[in-house]
Amino acid sequence: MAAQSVRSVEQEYWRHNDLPHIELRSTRQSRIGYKAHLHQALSIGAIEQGTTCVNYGGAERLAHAGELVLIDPEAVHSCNPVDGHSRSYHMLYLDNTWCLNRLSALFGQPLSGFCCDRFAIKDPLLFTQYLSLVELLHSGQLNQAETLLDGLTVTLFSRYCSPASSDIDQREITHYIRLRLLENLVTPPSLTDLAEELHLRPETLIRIFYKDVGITPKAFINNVRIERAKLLLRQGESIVDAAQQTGFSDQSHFHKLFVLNNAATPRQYQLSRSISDNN
DNA sequence: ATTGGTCTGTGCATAGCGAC
DNA sequence: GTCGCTATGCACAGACCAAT
Repeated sequence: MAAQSVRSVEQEYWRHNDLPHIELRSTRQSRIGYKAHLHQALSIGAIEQGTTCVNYGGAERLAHAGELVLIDPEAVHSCNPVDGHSRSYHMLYLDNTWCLNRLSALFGQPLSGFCCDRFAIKDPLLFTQYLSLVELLHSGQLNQAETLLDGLTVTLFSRYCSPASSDIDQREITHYIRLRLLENLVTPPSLTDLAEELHLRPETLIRIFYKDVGITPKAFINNVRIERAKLLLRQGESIVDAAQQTGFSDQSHFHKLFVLNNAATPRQYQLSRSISDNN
């Protein structure tokens, strides 16, 4: 089977200034895989055709056509084709703060975090609602889309989500490393610096971080940089500027990492802006 | 302008082992 | 089970260039 290039994949991102808490990605007939990555948003996927293999929560899971998939915010995961076969899917990314506000209202208490109890959901009614939502977004019927999204998330949140501390199970060391890395994306402290600050060996530091987060500190900082760069691209920054402002001194290297994390080029991601924004 | 290939030096990730 | 030490392979950063 011939390798498929990222640029040849039929896919688009949907965004709109009136619904800033939503980003939708629709991908058709793709055999492109992802490396382990995370999103700050809640990810809700819908497999339209084929099967996808998701590495999530330390296990490999299969998601089949007709199923919805829930991935917690900031949870490390990767989605890859099975035996090189293509799959078509939508991914709905919902802003974490927006989700927390909705969940807080639903549970009647202010929440600082939440987690999803289920990974794959086979519910034909919910799946149909999800596809209707995609249709409404693509056709620009935003009011109806928002109403449908409200209903859909109330069902999903009440059935499949639970309140949780945002720092659940995270040791102080991991928390400290995250803060230090996020303090300065452009010139983050080296592993050696962090290890010295914590009076640990660098390997110990990596082990602790990997155990808690699921990726290494280096992979984590690159993920955050890519997420930040996506924000800048959405705001209309050039690819070169987005790369520089997020700490990538080489635009070529930024491009490669972006493709590995998103299965789309920065250009593809940015161009989708014209489809949806401000029109 | 964008995308992506190659090359080199460096830092990181990982595995294996032993000590506690 | 956790941690420290060592060796080793790999990924990355950065530079440069070519193709589109």
